[in-house]
Amino acid sequence: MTSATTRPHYPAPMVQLDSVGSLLLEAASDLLEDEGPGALTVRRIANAAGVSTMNVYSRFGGKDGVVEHLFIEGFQRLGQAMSSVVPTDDPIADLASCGMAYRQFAIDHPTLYSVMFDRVVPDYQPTDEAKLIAGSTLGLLAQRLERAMTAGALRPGDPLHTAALVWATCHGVVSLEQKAVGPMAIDWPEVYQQALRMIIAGLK
Amino acid sequence: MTSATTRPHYPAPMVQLDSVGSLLLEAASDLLEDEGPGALTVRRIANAAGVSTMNVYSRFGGKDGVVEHLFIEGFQRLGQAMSSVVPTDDPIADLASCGMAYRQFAIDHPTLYSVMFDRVVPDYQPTDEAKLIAGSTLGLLAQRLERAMTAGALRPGDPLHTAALVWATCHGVVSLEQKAVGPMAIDWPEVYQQALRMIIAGLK
DNA sequence: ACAATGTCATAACATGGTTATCACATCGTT
DNA sequence: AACGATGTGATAACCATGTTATGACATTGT
Repeated sequence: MTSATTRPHYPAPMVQLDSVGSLLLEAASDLLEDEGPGALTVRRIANAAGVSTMNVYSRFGGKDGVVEHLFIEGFQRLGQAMSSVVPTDDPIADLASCGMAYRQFAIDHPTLYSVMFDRVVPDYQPTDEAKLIAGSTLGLLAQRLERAMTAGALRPGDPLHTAALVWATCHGVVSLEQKAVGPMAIDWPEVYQQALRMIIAGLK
Repeated sequence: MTSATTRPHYPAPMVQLDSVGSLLLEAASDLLEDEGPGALTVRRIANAAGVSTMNVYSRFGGKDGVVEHLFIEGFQRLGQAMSSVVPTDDPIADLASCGMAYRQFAIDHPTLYSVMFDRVVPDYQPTDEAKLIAGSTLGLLAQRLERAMTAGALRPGDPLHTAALVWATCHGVVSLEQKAVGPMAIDWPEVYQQALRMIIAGLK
């Protein structure tokens, strides 16, 4: 700490990640996936990584730094999942596939999704930079929509605005499904597909 | 504790609520609204109510009992907000008004909405009964939709299924708006109205 | 080779949920 | 009326967790 007069917060972009840092993140990710957000304690993360507690602070500035990494990583993985849908000659079908990939991600990684979209870690608030990265995922969707618009498959409009609309629809169904409000037997997969169909139809 | 061999959990329906209980709930509600979920600590709630900490345990079985009350109360108030939309001769317009009431509730009570739909209190999981009450709110919406269907304003279909669709759409936009992912200027009110329009159009 | 510096593990500290202890009031019984 | 049982509730202790301080150790530059 030679030049820092102000307290050094956790490095949001994390320029480099040494082996201990990777171990910690992996341990945190495993804990989150296996036992839920409640298991995300500094001591357990450090123990699982086989290092001392202090490493969490020296490398990530505290628990929130680790959570922020998981948050960002989650959005990056979500973006990859949606990007992995290869474009065909049918932009509408591509959009639907994208929506299905979104849902699949949420189902495959429910606790990670919870970190991303629920405020499941107390007092953690994503940094502006983290929000920016999260927003870039929306940008990916917007690009896809813009292509569909220029191709004439969708009615022209603001791509970002439209992307927000599609995203919100997908998130809404997935979120309610995960919360499982009410013991009623609702066929959420069917609701999801129907919502997706309606939104896409409305955008044509 | 004369007849209870098992540990008495917090009484989920809370048959009667004495003055101390009301004071605690009101204090908790105020704390939640004023300072967010992080301020919801047993000591602070008790202090704000002017009673000792133990009252939280004797009356609600612990912090989760208080949270559960807020959770249930939130859904009841949400149900009231949507029920307060008086039916006109235009079921479609009524449905839209209902949707606007939903959003207004989320905007007016963001932290309460967060307790209801985000997992903002660690380790709190709504009881089955609480989920049932939450689900009954969905039932209210379903009734309204059923009326619109029988009136011929909407295409016939399973009301509950349709209600889930509408609810998910509204929740999705509101949720993303509250999370404020990305610093981009998205006109969320416009997104909300558009989503509502599309869903309703798709149900006609 | 030695001192300065940085790193890291241990331990202390603060706060929060929860439980135990104990004083007091209340009520039934004699 | 007096006494004991019961139950209520406030204080304090307990455990876990995030965070910070302390001190030992390794590393590095001279």
